[in-house]
Amino acid sequence: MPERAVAGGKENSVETPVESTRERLLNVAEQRFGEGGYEGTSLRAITVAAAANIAAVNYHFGSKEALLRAAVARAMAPVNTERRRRLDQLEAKGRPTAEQLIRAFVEPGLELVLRRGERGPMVARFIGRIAFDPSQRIRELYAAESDPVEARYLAALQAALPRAAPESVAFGYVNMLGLLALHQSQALTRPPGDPVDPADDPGKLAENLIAFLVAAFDRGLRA
Amino acid sequence: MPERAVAGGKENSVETPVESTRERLLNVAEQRFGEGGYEGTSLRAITVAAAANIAAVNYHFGSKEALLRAAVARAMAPVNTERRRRLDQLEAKGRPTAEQLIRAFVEPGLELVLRRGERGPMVARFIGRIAFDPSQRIRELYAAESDPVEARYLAALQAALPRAAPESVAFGYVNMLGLLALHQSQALTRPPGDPVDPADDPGKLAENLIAFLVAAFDRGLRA
DNA sequence: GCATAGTTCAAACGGACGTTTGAATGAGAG
DNA sequence: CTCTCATTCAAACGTCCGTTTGAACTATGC
Repeated sequence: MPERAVAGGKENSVETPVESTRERLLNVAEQRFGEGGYEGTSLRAITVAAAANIAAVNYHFGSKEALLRAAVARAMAPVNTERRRRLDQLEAKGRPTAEQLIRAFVEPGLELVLRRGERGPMVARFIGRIAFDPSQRIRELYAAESDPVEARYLAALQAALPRAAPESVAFGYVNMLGLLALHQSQALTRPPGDPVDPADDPGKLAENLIAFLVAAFDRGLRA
Repeated sequence: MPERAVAGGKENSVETPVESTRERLLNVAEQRFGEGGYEGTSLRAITVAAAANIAAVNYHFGSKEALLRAAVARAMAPVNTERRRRLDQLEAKGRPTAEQLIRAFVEPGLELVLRRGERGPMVARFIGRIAFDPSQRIRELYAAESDPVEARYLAALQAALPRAAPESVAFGYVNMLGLLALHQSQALTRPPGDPVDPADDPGKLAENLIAFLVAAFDRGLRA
């Protein structure tokens, strides 16, 4: 066995933290699915990059789709946790404003995932890509991971915007979801150098997107 | 040969207007690529549905990707034409407002394509899907079809919003592009019955989206 | 009539796909 | 040491993929 974490040992090697085959598969799946989509990425490409045997996928997860499901769940967990935490905090202090809610929803998706470490952008692109995969089957797989907390935000937004019709708030909400996913997937950043790159700085991107959405929610929804 | 238009004849059969193999392939490709994406749709599925031989694709187009390219060009042509026409008309009467520009850009994408006949929604979904395909190669294929007229709109928008920084206008512009594509692809309409369906009526959808975007452009862009 | 060019056809090409198998390998428990 | 069980491995499974081939068919011009 080439590289394997010691089960009982209290230390990992200092230089390269040893990852299990399962973890390596999830990491590479995150990257490759984010780059090429689900259909466009083969298990062989994943297992080669992860230095794992093809059969390891079916041993650890059961199938290609189950691998994707596990990767989505792992990637979404911290985002959902942070969104829940922020919403709890806001609601503990009374009825939140639309801007507070938008910020609490968008920032965990962009910041918490665009910032930290090397893998951040990969995770963001992965989530954004899966959320709007061509296959409805895959999209539902993502929706199942994020629906509960999303429902809470939708209800809070409707309470924060009593002058707008509920359908209008829902319309704004799916627009927020979609724009966030598109920026996460980096599909909006035009291929070459190009005239302008709106997302050169993740922090700026978050502020620009929030300002854009706040204006649209506050004044762009029908009664 | 089962069904084939008579070349010299002056009339087609009254009941079923006969389509050429080439046209049938383009029609079915539009539908299937729009449903399953490029990678998720096989040439065999297309040729079976089009009642054509597999080799017909390579005879008429050369390859799967060339078939997609031809379908994109055909689908985008009327949209681009209409956008150009509207922009010419607006600019002939002086400097257009942001709302006029947004309307002239969004409506041809939604209305002209969502309304007419049975095939409208299929074409819309096809365009929306290809515009944000997981593969950058496919996305560039779409961009090549719509870039020229898009560049004119971007310039006009920047002139209409002198208080906003050019990068901010470009940011709003890609957001408009992305939201339009997402609504066209119907990826934002949640799968089942669901709490609310924001896009029940195409006409309403256009007005809602335009109002949303106008508010965001007018008040949501940084200086 | 015949020749010609444009299309369609069944069949096969090599390769890549997701999945499965059964043996080999490893560490920990008795 | 021996047994056990989790994990890894090379190899093969059958299926589907995009593409190519070469013959058959069709309409038109001579």
